[in-house]
Amino acid sequence: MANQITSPRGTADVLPSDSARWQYVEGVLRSVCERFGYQETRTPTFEHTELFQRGVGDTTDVVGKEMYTMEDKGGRSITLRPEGTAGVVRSFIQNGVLAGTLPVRAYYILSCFRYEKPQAGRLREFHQLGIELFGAKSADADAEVIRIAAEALREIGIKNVRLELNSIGCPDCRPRYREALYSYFKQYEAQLCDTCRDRLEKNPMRIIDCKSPECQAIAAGAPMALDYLCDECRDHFESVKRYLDDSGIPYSVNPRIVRGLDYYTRTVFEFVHESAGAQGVVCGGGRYDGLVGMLGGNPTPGVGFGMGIERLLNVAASEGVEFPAAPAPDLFVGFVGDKGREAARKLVYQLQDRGVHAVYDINLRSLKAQLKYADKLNARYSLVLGDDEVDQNKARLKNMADGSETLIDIDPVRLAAAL
RNA sequence: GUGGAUGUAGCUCAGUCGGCUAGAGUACCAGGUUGUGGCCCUGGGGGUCGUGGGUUCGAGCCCCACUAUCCACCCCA
Repeated sequence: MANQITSPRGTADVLPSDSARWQYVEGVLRSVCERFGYQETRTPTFEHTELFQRGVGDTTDVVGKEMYTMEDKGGRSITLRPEGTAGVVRSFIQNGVLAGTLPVRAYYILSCFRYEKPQAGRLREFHQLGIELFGAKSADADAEVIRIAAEALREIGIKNVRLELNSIGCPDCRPRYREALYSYFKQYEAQLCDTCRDRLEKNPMRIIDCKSPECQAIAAGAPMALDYLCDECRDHFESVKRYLDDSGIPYSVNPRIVRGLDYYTRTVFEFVHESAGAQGVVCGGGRYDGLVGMLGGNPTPGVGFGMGIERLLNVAASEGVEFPAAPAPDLFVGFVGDKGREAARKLVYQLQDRGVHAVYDINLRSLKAQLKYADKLNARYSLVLGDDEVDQNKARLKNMADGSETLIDIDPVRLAAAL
Protein backbone atom coordinates (compact mmCIF):
# COMPACT_ATOMS: atom_id res chain seq x y z
CA MET A 1 0.00 0.00 0.00
CA ALA A 2 3.02 2.23 0.30
CA ASN A 3 2.89 3.91 -3.08
CA GLN A 4 -0.72 3.12 -3.70
CA ILE A 5 -2.72 6.13 -4.81
CA THR A 6 -5.75 6.46 -2.58
CA SER A 7 -8.95 8.41 -2.91
CA PRO A 8 -8.77 12.02 -1.72
CA ARG A 9 -9.73 12.57 1.87
CA GLY A 10 -13.45 12.72 2.48
CA THR A 11 -14.44 11.00 -0.75
CA ALA A 12 -16.00 7.56 -0.94
CA ASP A 13 -16.25 4.90 -3.61
CA VAL A 14 -19.48 3.15 -4.44
CA LEU A 15 -18.31 -0.36 -5.23
CA PRO A 16 -20.15 -2.70 -7.60
CA SER A 17 -21.41 -4.61 -4.57
CA ASP A 18 -22.91 -1.39 -3.10
CA SER A 19 -24.43 0.11 -6.18
CA ALA A 20 -27.68 -1.82 -6.01
CA ARG A 21 -28.50 -0.01 -2.76
CA TRP A 22 -27.76 3.35 -4.27
CA GLN A 23 -29.80 2.64 -7.34
CA TYR A 24 -32.70 1.45 -5.27
CA VAL A 25 -32.71 4.50 -3.02
CA GLU A 26 -32.30 6.88 -5.93
CA GLY A 27 -35.08 5.09 -7.76
CA VAL A 28 -37.46 5.47 -4.84
CA LEU A 29 -36.59 9.15 -4.49
CA ARG A 30 -37.11 9.79 -8.18
CA SER A 31 -40.44 8.06 -8.29
CA VAL A 32 -41.72 9.95 -5.25
CA CYS A 33 -40.66 13.28 -6.75
CA GLU A 34 -42.18 12.49 -10.10
CA ARG A 35 -45.41 11.32 -8.54
CA PHE A 36 -45.71 14.76 -6.94
CA GLY A 37 -45.16 16.43 -10.31
CA TYR A 38 -41.49 17.34 -9.97
CA GLN A 39 -39.19 17.14 -12.98
CA GLU A 40 -35.50 16.50 -12.84
CA THR A 41 -33.08 19.32 -13.52
CA ARG A 42 -29.32 19.19 -13.84
CA THR A 43 -26.96 22.07 -13.32
CA PRO A 44 -23.18 22.37 -13.57
CA THR A 45 -20.91 20.93 -10.92
CA PHE A 46 -19.10 24.24 -10.69
CA GLU A 47 -20.38 27.78 -10.82
CA HIS A 48 -18.99 31.26 -10.50
CA THR A 49 -17.91 31.73 -6.91
CA GLU A 50 -20.00 34.86 -6.64
CA LEU A 51 -23.20 32.85 -7.00
CA PHE A 52 -22.64 31.18 -3.66
CA GLN A 53 -21.30 34.28 -1.98
CA ARG A 54 -24.44 36.15 -2.89
CA GLY A 55 -26.90 33.28 -2.67
CA VAL A 56 -25.81 31.24 0.30
CA GLY A 57 -24.30 34.16 2.16
CA ASP A 58 -20.81 35.45 2.85
CA THR A 59 -21.02 35.05 6.60
CA THR A 60 -21.98 31.38 6.57
CA ASP A 61 -19.43 28.71 7.38
CA VAL A 62 -20.23 26.98 4.13
CA VAL A 63 -19.15 29.95 2.05
CA GLY A 64 -16.65 31.41 4.48
CA LYS A 65 -14.43 28.39 4.98
CA GLU A 66 -15.70 25.26 3.30
CA MET A 67 -15.76 25.95 -0.42
CA TYR A 68 -13.56 24.35 -3.04
CA THR A 69 -12.69 27.51 -4.91
CA MET A 70 -10.08 27.84 -7.63
CA GLU A 71 -9.12 30.09 -10.45
CA ASP A 72 -9.51 28.58 -13.90
CA LYS A 73 -7.09 29.21 -16.76
CA GLY A 74 -9.11 32.20 -17.85
CA GLY A 75 -8.68 33.86 -14.48
CA ARG A 76 -12.28 33.28 -13.38
CA SER A 77 -13.01 32.26 -9.82
CA ILE A 78 -15.05 29.10 -9.88
CA THR A 79 -16.36 26.95 -7.05
CA LEU A 80 -17.52 23.38 -6.76
CA ARG A 81 -21.11 23.66 -5.63
CA PRO A 82 -21.47 23.30 -1.84
CA GLU A 83 -25.25 22.89 -2.15
CA GLY A 84 -27.84 22.62 -4.89
CA THR A 85 -30.32 25.45 -4.52
CA ALA A 86 -28.22 28.39 -5.67
CA GLY A 87 -27.33 26.73 -8.96
CA VAL A 88 -30.92 25.82 -9.72
CA VAL A 89 -32.09 29.35 -8.98
CA ARG A 90 -29.36 30.77 -11.21
CA SER A 91 -30.30 28.40 -13.99
CA PHE A 92 -34.01 29.11 -13.77
CA ILE A 93 -33.47 32.87 -13.84
CA GLN A 94 -30.98 32.63 -16.70
CA ASN A 95 -33.18 30.36 -18.80
CA GLY A 96 -36.42 32.17 -18.13
CA VAL A 97 -37.98 29.17 -16.45
CA LEU A 98 -39.46 31.36 -13.72
CA ALA A 99 -41.06 33.56 -16.38
CA GLY A 100 -43.12 30.60 -17.57
CA THR A 101 -45.96 28.75 -15.93
CA LEU A 102 -45.83 28.87 -12.15
CA PRO A 103 -45.42 27.08 -9.89
CA VAL A 104 -42.29 25.36 -11.10
CA ARG A 105 -41.44 22.02 -9.49
CA ALA A 106 -37.94 20.58 -9.88
CA TYR A 107 -35.74 17.97 -8.27
CA TYR A 108 -32.14 16.90 -8.63
CA ILE A 109 -29.75 14.23 -7.43
CA LEU A 110 -26.19 15.48 -7.46
CA SER A 111 -22.98 15.68 -5.51
CA CYS A 112 -21.93 18.64 -3.40
CA PHE A 113 -18.51 19.58 -2.12
CA ARG A 114 -17.49 21.07 1.19
CA TYR A 115 -14.02 21.23 2.62
CA GLU A 116 -14.76 19.95 6.11
CA LYS A 117 -13.07 17.53 8.43
CA PRO A 118 -14.63 14.21 7.47
CA GLN A 119 -16.43 12.05 9.98
CA ALA A 120 -19.23 9.54 9.91
CA GLY A 121 -22.04 10.92 7.76
CA ARG A 122 -19.93 13.86 6.69
CA LEU A 123 -17.90 13.73 3.52
CA ARG A 124 -16.17 16.31 1.39
CA GLU A 125 -18.03 15.06 -1.63
CA PHE A 126 -21.52 13.98 -0.71
CA HIS A 127 -24.71 13.34 -2.61
CA GLN A 128 -28.08 14.79 -2.11
CA LEU A 129 -31.56 14.76 -3.43
CA GLY A 130 -32.99 18.24 -3.55
CA ILE A 131 -36.34 19.61 -4.55
CA GLU A 132 -37.35 23.19 -5.22
CA LEU A 133 -40.81 24.64 -5.57
CA PHE A 134 -40.94 28.14 -7.05
CA GLY A 135 -43.70 30.65 -7.39
CA ALA A 136 -45.99 29.71 -4.54
CA LYS A 137 -46.01 31.78 -1.41
CA SER A 138 -48.85 30.04 0.38
CA ALA A 139 -48.28 27.54 3.16
CA ASP A 140 -49.60 24.90 0.82
CA ALA A 141 -46.18 24.92 -0.82
CA ASP A 142 -44.34 24.42 2.47
CA ALA A 143 -46.63 21.55 3.35
CA GLU A 144 -46.19 19.94 -0.07
CA VAL A 145 -42.43 20.00 0.19
CA ILE A 146 -42.42 18.58 3.70
CA ARG A 147 -44.89 15.91 2.66
CA ILE A 148 -42.57 14.80 -0.11
CA ALA A 149 -39.66 14.47 2.29
CA ALA A 150 -41.78 12.49 4.72
CA GLU A 151 -43.07 10.24 1.96
CA ALA A 152 -39.58 9.61 0.61
CA LEU A 153 -38.33 8.59 4.06
CA ARG A 154 -41.36 6.42 4.61
CA GLU A 155 -40.99 4.60 1.29
CA ILE A 156 -37.36 3.88 1.91
CA GLY A 157 -38.44 2.34 5.17
CA ILE A 158 -36.88 4.70 7.67
CA LYS A 159 -38.92 4.88 10.82
CA ASN A 160 -37.12 6.63 13.63
CA VAL A 161 -37.08 10.13 12.23
CA ARG A 162 -38.80 13.11 13.70
CA LEU A 163 -39.69 16.33 11.98
CA GLU A 164 -38.62 19.52 13.66
CA LEU A 165 -40.10 22.76 12.53
CA ASN A 166 -39.54 26.44 13.11
CA SER A 167 -40.22 29.81 11.57
CA ILE A 168 -37.47 32.39 11.46
CA GLY A 169 -39.60 35.18 10.07
CA CYS A 170 -39.24 37.43 7.08
CA PRO A 171 -37.37 40.66 6.27
CA ASP A 172 -40.24 42.57 7.89
CA CYS A 173 -40.13 40.95 11.28
CA ARG A 174 -36.64 39.59 11.54
CA PRO A 175 -34.94 42.92 12.27
CA ARG A 176 -37.13 43.37 15.33
CA TYR A 177 -36.23 39.90 16.51
CA ARG A 178 -32.58 40.41 15.78
CA GLU A 179 -32.62 43.55 17.84
CA ALA A 180 -34.30 41.81 20.75
CA LEU A 181 -31.80 38.99 20.57
CA TYR A 182 -28.93 41.38 20.38
CA SER A 183 -29.90 43.34 23.41
CA TYR A 184 -30.63 40.14 25.33
CA PHE A 185 -27.25 38.56 24.58
CA LYS A 186 -25.43 41.86 24.95
CA GLN A 187 -26.03 41.79 28.70
CA TYR A 188 -24.31 38.38 28.92
CA GLU A 189 -21.58 39.21 26.45
CA ALA A 190 -18.77 38.49 28.91
CA GLN A 191 -20.05 34.98 29.60
CA LEU A 192 -20.49 33.90 25.99
CA CYS A 193 -17.95 31.63 24.33
CA ASP A 194 -15.47 33.22 21.94
CA THR A 195 -17.28 32.26 18.77
CA CYS A 196 -20.57 33.48 20.12
CA ARG A 197 -19.11 36.82 21.10
CA ASP A 198 -18.21 37.08 17.44
CA ARG A 199 -21.67 36.02 16.38
CA LEU A 200 -23.25 38.70 18.54
CA GLU A 201 -22.47 41.38 15.98
CA LYS A 202 -22.65 39.30 12.82
CA ASN A 203 -25.57 36.98 13.34
CA PRO A 204 -26.93 36.69 16.87
CA MET A 205 -29.41 34.03 15.75
CA ARG A 206 -26.55 31.58 15.60
CA ILE A 207 -25.93 31.84 19.33
CA ILE A 208 -29.17 30.00 19.90
CA ASP A 209 -27.67 27.03 18.14
CA CYS A 210 -24.42 27.01 20.14
CA LYS A 211 -23.68 23.76 21.97
CA SER A 212 -21.45 25.13 24.70
CA PRO A 213 -23.15 24.74 28.07
CA GLU A 214 -22.65 28.37 29.07
CA CYS A 215 -24.17 29.68 25.88
CA GLN A 216 -26.97 27.16 26.06
CA ALA A 217 -27.87 28.27 29.56
CA ILE A 218 -27.98 31.85 28.42
CA ALA A 219 -29.81 31.00 25.22
CA ALA A 220 -32.50 29.18 27.20
CA GLY A 221 -33.87 32.52 28.29
CA ALA A 222 -33.41 34.25 24.95
CA PRO A 223 -36.36 35.65 23.08
CA MET A 224 -37.72 33.25 20.50
CA ALA A 225 -38.25 34.05 16.85
CA LEU A 226 -41.76 32.69 17.10
CA ASP A 227 -42.70 35.47 19.50
CA TYR A 228 -41.54 38.15 17.12
CA LEU A 229 -43.21 37.00 13.95
CA CYS A 230 -45.28 39.53 12.07
CA ASP A 231 -48.94 38.70 11.54
CA GLU A 232 -48.37 37.29 8.06
CA CYS A 233 -45.53 35.08 9.21
CA ARG A 234 -47.50 33.86 12.16
CA ASP A 235 -50.50 33.03 9.97
CA HIS A 236 -48.23 31.31 7.52
CA PHE A 237 -46.64 29.19 10.22
CA GLU A 238 -50.01 28.29 11.71
CA SER A 239 -51.21 27.17 8.29
CA VAL A 240 -48.14 25.03 7.71
CA LYS A 241 -48.74 23.30 11.03
CA ARG A 242 -52.41 22.81 10.27
CA TYR A 243 -51.69 21.32 6.84
CA LEU A 244 -49.19 18.96 8.40
CA ASP A 245 -51.80 17.94 10.94
CA ASP A 246 -54.14 17.26 8.03
CA SER A 247 -51.40 15.13 6.47
CA GLY A 248 -50.99 13.11 9.62
CA ILE A 249 -47.33 14.03 9.74
CA PRO A 250 -46.16 14.44 13.33
CA TYR A 251 -43.74 17.26 14.09
CA SER A 252 -42.42 19.26 16.96
CA VAL A 253 -41.70 22.94 16.96
CA ASN A 254 -38.06 23.50 17.76
CA PRO A 255 -37.23 27.18 18.15
CA ARG A 256 -33.54 26.34 18.12
CA ILE A 257 -33.49 25.44 14.42
CA VAL A 258 -31.99 28.39 12.60
CA ARG A 259 -30.02 26.68 9.81
CA GLY A 260 -26.72 27.82 8.46
CA LEU A 261 -27.66 29.09 5.04
CA ASP A 262 -28.59 32.75 4.90
CA TYR A 263 -31.31 32.52 2.30
CA TYR A 264 -33.97 30.94 4.49
CA THR A 265 -37.10 32.84 5.45
CA ARG A 266 -40.13 31.79 7.45
CA THR A 267 -40.40 28.01 7.52
CA VAL A 268 -37.29 25.96 8.30
CA PHE A 269 -37.32 22.27 9.08
CA GLU A 270 -35.15 19.24 9.66
CA PHE A 271 -35.79 15.53 9.67
CA VAL A 272 -33.59 14.18 12.43
CA HIS A 273 -32.79 10.53 12.99
CA GLU A 274 -32.68 9.19 16.52
CA SER A 275 -29.85 6.71 16.31
CA ALA A 276 -27.23 8.30 14.11
CA GLY A 277 -24.52 10.09 16.04
CA ALA A 278 -23.96 13.76 15.64
CA GLN A 279 -24.87 13.69 11.97
CA GLY A 280 -28.52 12.86 12.50
CA VAL A 281 -29.96 15.42 10.13
CA VAL A 282 -31.08 13.39 7.17
CA CYS A 283 -32.98 16.15 5.48
CA GLY A 284 -33.08 19.89 5.94
CA GLY A 285 -34.81 22.69 4.16
CA GLY A 286 -37.15 25.59 4.26
CA ARG A 287 -38.52 28.61 2.49
CA TYR A 288 -36.36 31.16 0.69
CA ASP A 289 -38.58 33.92 -0.58
CA GLY A 290 -35.76 36.41 -1.06
CA LEU A 291 -33.26 34.27 -2.92
CA VAL A 292 -34.47 34.68 -6.49
CA GLY A 293 -34.51 38.44 -6.09
CA MET A 294 -31.08 38.42 -4.48
CA LEU A 295 -29.70 36.61 -7.50
CA GLY A 296 -31.16 39.11 -9.93
CA GLY A 297 -34.46 37.51 -10.88
CA ASN A 298 -37.94 38.88 -10.46
CA PRO A 299 -38.81 38.28 -6.83
CA THR A 300 -40.27 34.78 -6.71
CA PRO A 301 -40.97 32.76 -3.58
CA GLY A 302 -39.40 29.35 -3.17
CA VAL A 303 -39.34 26.35 -0.84
CA GLY A 304 -37.19 23.26 -0.91
CA PHE A 305 -35.05 20.77 0.91
CA GLY A 306 -31.87 18.77 0.62
CA MET A 307 -31.68 15.13 1.63
CA GLY A 308 -28.31 13.48 2.14
CA ILE A 309 -28.07 10.17 0.30
CA GLU A 310 -25.13 8.85 2.32
CA ARG A 311 -26.90 9.70 5.55
CA LEU A 312 -30.05 8.09 4.25
CA LEU A 313 -28.11 4.90 3.53
CA ASN A 314 -26.41 5.02 6.95
CA VAL A 315 -29.65 5.51 8.76
CA ALA A 316 -31.37 2.80 6.74
CA ALA A 317 -28.54 0.41 7.57
CA SER A 318 -28.77 1.25 11.27
CA GLU A 319 -32.47 0.40 11.18
CA GLY A 320 -31.80 -2.83 9.33
CA VAL A 321 -33.78 -1.80 6.28
CA GLU A 322 -33.46 -4.49 3.62
CA PHE A 323 -32.79 -3.48 0.05
CA PRO A 324 -33.46 -5.57 -3.04
CA ALA A 325 -30.48 -7.70 -4.05
CA ALA A 326 -28.38 -6.97 -7.09
CA PRO A 327 -29.73 -8.52 -10.27
CA ALA A 328 -28.66 -12.17 -10.64
CA PRO A 329 -28.36 -14.16 -13.86
CA ASP A 330 -31.44 -16.03 -15.04
CA LEU A 331 -29.36 -18.80 -16.52
CA PHE A 332 -25.80 -20.02 -16.27
CA VAL A 333 -24.64 -22.11 -19.22
CA GLY A 334 -21.83 -24.52 -18.33
CA PHE A 335 -19.94 -26.64 -20.82
CA VAL A 336 -17.63 -29.62 -21.24
CA GLY A 337 -15.36 -30.08 -24.22
CA ASP A 338 -14.87 -28.00 -27.34
CA LYS A 339 -18.21 -28.84 -28.87
CA GLY A 340 -20.00 -27.89 -25.66
CA ARG A 341 -18.05 -24.73 -25.36
CA GLU A 342 -18.99 -23.57 -28.85
CA ALA A 343 -22.62 -24.42 -28.25
CA ALA A 344 -22.64 -22.71 -24.88
CA ARG A 345 -21.24 -19.51 -26.24
CA LYS A 346 -23.70 -19.42 -29.12
CA LEU A 347 -26.62 -20.17 -26.84
CA VAL A 348 -25.63 -17.40 -24.45
CA TYR A 349 -25.35 -14.95 -27.33
CA GLN A 350 -28.81 -15.90 -28.59
CA LEU A 351 -30.36 -15.60 -25.15
CA GLN A 352 -28.69 -12.27 -24.47
CA ASP A 353 -30.03 -10.99 -27.78
CA ARG A 354 -33.52 -11.89 -26.54
CA GLY A 355 -32.97 -9.90 -23.35
CA VAL A 356 -32.27 -12.85 -21.07
CA HIS A 357 -29.62 -12.37 -18.40
CA ALA A 358 -27.55 -15.40 -19.39
CA VAL A 359 -23.87 -16.00 -18.62
CA TYR A 360 -21.14 -18.56 -19.14
CA ASP A 361 -17.62 -18.78 -17.84
CA ILE A 362 -15.36 -16.84 -20.14
CA ASN A 363 -12.40 -18.11 -18.13
CA LEU A 364 -12.95 -21.64 -19.48
CA ARG A 365 -12.54 -23.31 -16.11
CA SER A 366 -13.39 -26.82 -15.06
CA LEU A 367 -17.05 -27.69 -14.89
CA LYS A 368 -16.91 -27.80 -11.13
CA ALA A 369 -15.41 -24.34 -11.04
CA GLN A 370 -18.00 -23.14 -13.52
CA LEU A 371 -20.84 -24.28 -11.30
CA LYS A 372 -19.23 -22.82 -8.21
CA TYR A 373 -19.07 -19.61 -10.13
CA ALA A 374 -22.74 -19.93 -11.07
CA ASP A 375 -23.50 -20.36 -7.41
CA LYS A 376 -21.54 -17.22 -6.49
CA LEU A 377 -23.42 -15.26 -9.11
CA ASN A 378 -26.67 -16.51 -7.63
CA ALA A 379 -27.87 -17.78 -10.98
CA ARG A 380 -31.47 -19.02 -10.90
CA TYR A 381 -30.96 -21.83 -13.39
CA SER A 382 -28.03 -23.69 -14.87
CA LEU A 383 -27.49 -25.91 -17.86
CA VAL A 384 -24.50 -27.97 -18.95
CA LEU A 385 -23.65 -28.57 -22.61
CA GLY A 386 -21.38 -31.41 -23.74
CA ASP A 387 -21.16 -33.72 -26.71
CA ASP A 388 -24.34 -35.65 -25.84
CA GLU A 389 -26.45 -32.57 -25.29
CA VAL A 390 -25.28 -30.97 -28.51
CA ASP A 391 -25.93 -34.17 -30.49
CA GLN A 392 -29.39 -34.69 -29.05
CA ASN A 393 -30.20 -30.99 -28.77
CA LYS A 394 -31.51 -31.58 -25.24
CA ALA A 395 -30.17 -30.58 -21.84
CA ARG A 396 -31.16 -30.70 -18.18
CA LEU A 397 -32.30 -27.33 -16.92
CA LYS A 398 -31.45 -27.19 -13.24
CA ASN A 399 -33.11 -25.01 -10.66
CA MET A 400 -30.18 -23.86 -8.54
CA ALA A 401 -32.25 -23.21 -5.45
CA ASP A 402 -33.76 -26.69 -5.03
CA GLY A 403 -31.64 -28.76 -7.42
CA SER A 404 -34.62 -30.02 -9.44
CA GLU A 405 -34.01 -30.74 -13.11
CA THR A 406 -36.15 -30.80 -16.26
CA LEU A 407 -35.18 -31.97 -19.70
CA ILE A 408 -35.52 -29.21 -22.27
CA ASP A 409 -34.64 -28.53 -25.90
CA ILE A 410 -31.59 -26.38 -26.44
CA ASP A 411 -33.53 -23.66 -28.09
CA PRO A 412 -33.32 -19.98 -27.12
CA VAL A 413 -37.03 -19.36 -27.53
CA ARG A 414 -38.12 -22.33 -25.41
CA LEU A 415 -35.44 -21.61 -22.83
CA ALA A 416 -36.32 -17.95 -22.55
CA ALA A 417 -39.93 -18.97 -21.93
CA ALA A 418 -38.99 -21.55 -19.32
CA LEU A 419 -36.95 -19.20 -17.15
C1' G B 1 -9.73 24.51 12.53
C1' U B 2 -9.52 21.92 18.00
C1' G B 3 -9.38 17.42 21.02
C1' G B 4 -9.35 11.84 21.65
C1' A B 5 -8.82 6.74 19.77
C1' U B 6 -7.01 3.62 16.02
C1' G B 7 -3.91 1.78 11.58
C1' U B 8 -0.93 -6.08 10.85
C1' A B 9 -3.44 -10.32 4.06
C1' G B 10 -9.23 -8.18 -0.19
C1' C B 11 -12.34 -8.39 4.76
C1' U B 12 -12.60 -9.34 10.44
C1' C B 13 -8.72 -9.69 13.72
C1' A B 14 -4.54 -12.42 16.97
C1' G B 15 0.64 -11.39 17.66
C1' U B 16 2.96 -12.36 25.31
C1' C B 17 8.58 -9.04 28.16
C1' G B 18 11.51 -6.17 21.94
C1' G B 19 14.07 -12.21 19.98
C1' C B 20 13.98 -17.76 14.32
C1' U B 21 11.25 -17.24 7.76
C1' A B 22 4.62 -12.52 10.97
C1' G B 23 -0.31 -15.93 12.11
C1' A B 24 -5.83 -17.37 12.28
C1' G B 25 -10.70 -17.11 10.32
C1' U B 26 -12.94 -15.64 5.96
C1' A B 27 -12.58 -14.51 0.78
C1' C B 28 -9.81 -16.00 -3.73
C1' C B 29 -7.37 -20.19 -6.90
C1' A B 30 -6.60 -25.44 -7.61
C1' G B 31 -7.23 -30.53 -6.34
C1' G B 32 -9.99 -34.64 -3.79
C1' U B 33 -14.78 -36.32 -7.91
C1' U B 34 -11.60 -36.76 -16.26
C1' G B 35 -19.51 -34.29 -16.97
C1' U B 36 -22.67 -30.91 -12.15
C1' G B 37 -22.84 -25.71 -7.20
C1' G B 38 -23.79 -25.17 -1.73
C1' C B 39 -21.20 -29.21 2.98
C1' C B 40 -16.45 -31.53 4.02
C1' C B 41 -11.01 -32.49 3.35
C1' U B 42 -6.06 -31.14 1.22
C1' G B 43 -2.89 -27.73 -0.98
C1' G B 44 -1.69 -22.82 -3.08
C1' G B 45 -1.22 -17.50 -4.10
C1' G B 46 -1.59 -13.09 -1.39
C1' G B 47 1.98 -8.62 3.66
C1' U B 48 7.35 -2.73 2.53
C1' C B 49 3.05 -4.81 9.81
C1' G B 50 -0.12 3.21 7.25
C1' U B 51 4.59 6.42 5.75
C1' G B 52 9.32 8.46 7.18
C1' G B 53 12.90 8.91 10.82
C1' G B 54 14.99 7.50 15.77
C1' U B 55 16.49 4.07 20.04
C1' U B 56 18.56 -1.03 20.06
C1' C B 57 22.96 -6.46 18.72
C1' G B 58 17.78 -6.99 17.16
C1' A B 59 11.44 -3.23 16.26
C1' G B 60 4.81 -5.36 14.14
C1' C B 61 5.84 -4.16 19.50
C1' C B 62 9.44 1.49 22.38
C1' C B 63 10.10 7.18 20.93
C1' C B 64 9.12 11.39 17.34
C1' A B 65 6.88 13.43 13.04
C1' C B 66 3.57 12.90 9.12
C1' U B 67 -0.71 10.65 6.99
C1' A B 68 -5.38 8.15 6.83
C1' U B 69 -9.76 6.29 9.24
C1' C B 70 -13.21 6.58 13.27
C1' C B 71 -15.37 9.56 17.39
C1' A B 72 -16.50 14.33 19.66
C1' C B 73 -16.49 19.81 19.02
C1' C B 74 -17.82 23.02 15.00
C1' C B 75 -20.96 22.98 10.73
C1' C B 76 -24.58 20.72 7.92
C1' A B 77 -26.91 16.79 3.98
